[in-house]
Amino acid sequence: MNISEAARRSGLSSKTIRYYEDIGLIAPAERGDNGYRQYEGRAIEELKFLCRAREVGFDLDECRQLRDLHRDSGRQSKHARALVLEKSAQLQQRIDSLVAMQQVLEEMASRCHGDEGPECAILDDLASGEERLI
Amino acid sequence: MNISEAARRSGLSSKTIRYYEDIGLIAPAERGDNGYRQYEGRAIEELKFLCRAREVGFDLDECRQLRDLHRDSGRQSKHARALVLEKSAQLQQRIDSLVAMQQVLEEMASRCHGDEGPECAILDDLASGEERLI
DNA sequence: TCTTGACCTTCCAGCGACTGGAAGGTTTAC
DNA sequence: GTAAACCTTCCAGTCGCTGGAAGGTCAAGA
Repeated sequence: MNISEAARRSGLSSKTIRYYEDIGLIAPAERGDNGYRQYEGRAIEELKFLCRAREVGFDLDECRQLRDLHRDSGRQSKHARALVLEKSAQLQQRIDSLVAMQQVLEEMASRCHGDEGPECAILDDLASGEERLI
Repeated sequence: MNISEAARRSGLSSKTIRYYEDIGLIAPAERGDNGYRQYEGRAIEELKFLCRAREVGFDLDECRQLRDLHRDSGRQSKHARALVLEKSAQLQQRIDSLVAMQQVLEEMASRCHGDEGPECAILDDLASGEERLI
C-alpha cells in the first residue's frame, strides 16, 4: 500500500510519515520498483502506535521511548507507567495554568461594558501595575 | 534604565524585549551615548502591558491589536471584550482537549501493573486498533 | 496515443515565540 | 590593570510539522 493509504489508516498525514522516517522514529519504508514507499501490516501498526501516543500528549522523544519499550520483549511495565504518570502530571500543570488564565479573562470580560465607548476594564487591567495571581 | 532593569520590572526577558522591538511590537527604544537601549516610565508600562497580555494567553498578533486599542482614545470597549471572549473560548477548547488526554492516560496507568514484568496495559492500549474517544 | 489528474519523490523554507551563543564593545568595581 | 557584568548585532536552533516547488509515475478516459 502506498503512503497516502497508510496515512489514511494510521491517522497520520503523508508528510508526517515521511518526517518520522527522516528523523528515525520509524524504519525506512520498503520501496517499490517505482521508488514509492510501501507499507503493510507491521509498519501500519507502528504508525498507529505513534499516532495514538501523540494524541495523548507524548512528544516525539517520549514516543521514541515508548516505541522502544513496545519493541523490547524484556521490558518492564513500570517504565511505561512512569512515562504515563509523568505526562499526566505535566498535563495537569498545563491544565491548571490554562484554567487560571481563563479565569482572569472571564473576570476581565465580566467587568467590561463591551459597548461603543472607550472606557474598558480589560485594557485598564492589562495596563495596571497590580500584581497578578498567575 | 538599561534593558536588564526594564526586563526585571516588566516581567519579560532582555532577549524578548529586543525581539519585540525587532518585530515592531514596541517602538525602537531610545539609545544612550554608548548605544545602549534606554527605558523609562511610558516604555516600561507598554512592556508590562504586553507581558500581562501574553500571560493570559494572547498571541503576539492579538497583543498587537490590544496594544492598538490601548493607544486609541476613540476605541470601543466591545472590541477588547470580543478578543477576550474569543480567547477564553479557545482556552476552553484547549482545556477540554487536555483533560480528555489526561483521562486516557490515567485510565491506562490504572490498568498497568507497573512492575518488573513485560506485560503492560499501556503499551497494549497504544498498540491496539481500537477506536479512541479522542 | 494523448492528455489529464492524482499520485509519488526530494528538498528547502516557514510557522510562533522565543532562546542560545558567538564575537565584540562598555562599564563598574576592586 | 583586569575581571566580571553589562551591552550590542547577528545567526542558528528549538518543536512538530506544513507548504510549496520541481519533477517522476500511474491509471482512466477521449
